[in-house]
Amino acid sequence: MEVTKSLRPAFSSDVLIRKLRGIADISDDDAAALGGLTIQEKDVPANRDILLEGDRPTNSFIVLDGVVCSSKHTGAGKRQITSFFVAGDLPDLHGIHLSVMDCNFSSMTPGRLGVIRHSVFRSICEQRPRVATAFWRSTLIDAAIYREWVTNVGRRDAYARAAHMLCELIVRLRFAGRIEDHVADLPITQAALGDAVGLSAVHVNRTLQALQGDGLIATSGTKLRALDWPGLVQAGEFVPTYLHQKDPDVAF
Amino acid sequence: MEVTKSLRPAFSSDVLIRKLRGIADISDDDAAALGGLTIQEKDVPANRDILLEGDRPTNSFIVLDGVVCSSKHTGAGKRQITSFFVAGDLPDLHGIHLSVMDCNFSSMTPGRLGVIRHSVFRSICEQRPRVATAFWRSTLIDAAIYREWVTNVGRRDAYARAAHMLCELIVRLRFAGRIEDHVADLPITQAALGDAVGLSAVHVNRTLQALQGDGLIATSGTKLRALDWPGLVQAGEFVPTYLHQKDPDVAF
DNA sequence: CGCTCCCTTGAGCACGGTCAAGAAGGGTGG
DNA sequence: CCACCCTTCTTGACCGTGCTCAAGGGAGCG
Repeated sequence: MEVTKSLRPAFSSDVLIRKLRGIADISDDDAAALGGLTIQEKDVPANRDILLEGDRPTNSFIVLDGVVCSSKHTGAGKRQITSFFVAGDLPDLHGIHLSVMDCNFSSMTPGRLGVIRHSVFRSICEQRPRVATAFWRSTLIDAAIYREWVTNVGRRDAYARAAHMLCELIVRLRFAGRIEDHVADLPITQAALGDAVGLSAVHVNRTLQALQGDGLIATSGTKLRALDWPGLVQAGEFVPTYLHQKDPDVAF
Repeated sequence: MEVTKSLRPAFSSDVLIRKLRGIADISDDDAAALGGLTIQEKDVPANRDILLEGDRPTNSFIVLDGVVCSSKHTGAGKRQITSFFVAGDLPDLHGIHLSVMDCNFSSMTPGRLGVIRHSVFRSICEQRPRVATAFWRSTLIDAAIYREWVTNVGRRDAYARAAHMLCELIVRLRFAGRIEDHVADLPITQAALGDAVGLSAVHVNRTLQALQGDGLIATSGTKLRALDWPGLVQAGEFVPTYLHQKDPDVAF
């Protein structure tokens, strides 16, 4: 069953255009210009560092396939994942205007990236204000997601926290057109999930079992299925407004 | 001793210009244009809602005085503060491109706001690309702060978490030119501080006492003094890179 | 076949939450 | 000016969520 293959666009610029059309009004003219961008494709294995704190990159990248995360490390050697990025997302778009990276980017799963030079971004932003706005908006949505994560980590217990995270991942993968229904192929370790929700790997394991025990999710290998989507949404208090998608109904 | 008074700029546009000059290159010409903006001043008492989740504002505001926060509420009725904003900050600048508010804004202390219409922002952004970039950069810095907060709340213990938060507040107030040395006048309740760092009010109290006991801070009334700034920075693992100020030395 | 990484489970513990009650401060009205 | 009230701070006691440490099992890979 090569379902995912048929879902994948032929050109990397299509991934970008789909993303922007999900969050802003992009004319066919603008889309054509985006289609002409130079995007250098690059495969990455899982768990590979892409960019490190302190770097001063001259490129940004778009996720074409797989899952990428941004993370920070504390003095005690602990890791906090601050966001996930799926197909279409531009994890370090902020690098255009923030010269020094304040976090790390790494691949969580095997994936494909599209590398775009900052200068390319800057010139299309100058020429096409609508596109510039869409990019700005994209970074604002990232910020909205960070806000939600602060709330998730700060004020929800393990059960709700994990449920919320799964909801977000599933919905974002749906927006990206990478999954049908509520079944996601997420080859992410429980330790990584713990680093994202601020829990230990052991407790993530127990929490996922609790979610399974309540019939909300089912896992088999790396596949995650939301058996009871409304139940999962409720458990995680998940309200997708913060994702600011133009057509939020896609999420359900 | 009216120290704070003499630190305060005469015009609200000066607060904006100072802010932007702290994070971007703003020519005198651009500054002059910013000085001509229509900013309607508005006093707010402490603990007043400014904007609520779901609102669709047509204005943004700049903090001229006092401290403002953004917050979210969970289903369990708990509050998480997702960021603080001090003089010069533009808390809901994202409202320009994100029509629906995904969080609340409220004043933490008595303060003064400057209201600016979205249309005014949009037109200055069109006419002055440098200014547009500075505004974009401002929202990117907000996002960087959110990332740091996720890390703070997710992976640091109460002691380090509180220390980090105090460091950030002090440094940002210094950048804003609102305090000298490391003494801040912060009429913020311990409950509010707890909502920001994801702790209960009781535990914030005990943690602050621990910080005092270790000689890192001293409090008298609403005044907070960092007795041992290097010690506080170390306790909070505070690295101000994520604030992306042009002249980070001001922080020390 | 053996190594490594990840998942799983158990046991004990500690950090921080909750509940409750008293003290202190600040504002308001008589 | 004082009395009162309300909010905030403070402290104690208990408890529970989630962490740590440790060990075994399973799956993938060289």
